[in-house]
Amino acid sequence: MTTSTRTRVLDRIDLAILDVLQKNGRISNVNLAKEVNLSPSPCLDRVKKLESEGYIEGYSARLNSAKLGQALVAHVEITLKSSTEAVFSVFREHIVKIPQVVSCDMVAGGFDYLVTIRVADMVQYREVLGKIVETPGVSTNHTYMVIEHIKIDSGLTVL
Amino acid sequence: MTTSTRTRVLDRIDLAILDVLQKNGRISNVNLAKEVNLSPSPCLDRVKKLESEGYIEGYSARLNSAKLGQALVAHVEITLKSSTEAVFSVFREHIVKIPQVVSCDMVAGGFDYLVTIRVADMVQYREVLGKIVETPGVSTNHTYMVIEHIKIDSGLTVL
DNA sequence: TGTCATGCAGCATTTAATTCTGTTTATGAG
DNA sequence: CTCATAAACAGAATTAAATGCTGCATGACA
Repeated sequence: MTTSTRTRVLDRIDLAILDVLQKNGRISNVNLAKEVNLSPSPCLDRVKKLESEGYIEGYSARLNSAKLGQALVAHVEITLKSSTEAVFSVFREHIVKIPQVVSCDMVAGGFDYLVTIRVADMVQYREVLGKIVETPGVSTNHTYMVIEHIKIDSGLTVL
Repeated sequence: MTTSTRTRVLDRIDLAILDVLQKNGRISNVNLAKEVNLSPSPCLDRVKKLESEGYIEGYSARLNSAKLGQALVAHVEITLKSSTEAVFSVFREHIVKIPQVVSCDMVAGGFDYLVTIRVADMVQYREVLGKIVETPGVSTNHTYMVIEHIKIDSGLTVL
């Protein structure tokens, strides 16, 4: 059993807590308690439990990437030279060390990995792409530059 | 000038605050102040300012999607029947209403949109894909199922 | 029906957030 | 070079929240 296994049934109040905290991670416990119709102490107990059980992995400030000079996003499809675990392993180790890599998924289909990167400009894009393609085992790559973000919503539909 | 325009130069302390809050969005102001070597009051002033100026867009709890029964992620490439603004507009309006759509980017290259969806299982995948391909103007689609998440890190490299 | 476990509210204590005041520091004008 | 001004800071005081504790209510189960 891994940590990702659902270990108990969350009730309506737990789900409401998750929903509120997902939308407003910095709400005070007093106000969170009001939102879910509970007094502060059992509310805090539940939050602590959801944290310790791994339903809540942490809290983050959402930063405005454009204002911070990281406006360029690109999706890069990567194909490796062979589909052996050794090659995958090397690729994984290299890719996670590149800070501009936002996400990297192994996929089933016409290529092996879909890598999303966020950079300041084309100069930096070239640098990062260079790092990626120089990774041992990489065969081919194809970039799709993002022209417009229609939706970014990492929130889960919890209710 | 849009809200995404950088309107002032952030100093080292501001960037440090953003970096800390991105990693730990629920840290107390007292501890945040210690992290960035400031006393609580000017630290709080800076955080409020970063929020009101839009550098910080909000705070979120990071939820464990697997434990919450949303373990299946797929990337779907969408091509529209024509590249007119009218068709794009209809597509955008439909896609943002589907809660399982995590992100949707218009891209430059071989197709028009890259849509990422998160669902509980294959049954739900079919439902969501159905909604997407029934959107007026959609011509072709191709799905890449995610086999393994190597990295998910929406964090910006701020320092 | 009695006992136990669970979850809750309310209160008390500790800790943090917030506001206010005075001081330092950087900046620019005379 | 000196004074005026504004910005940013530290520290104290006040307000609010987090946290821990106690007892009550509810439901499960023997």
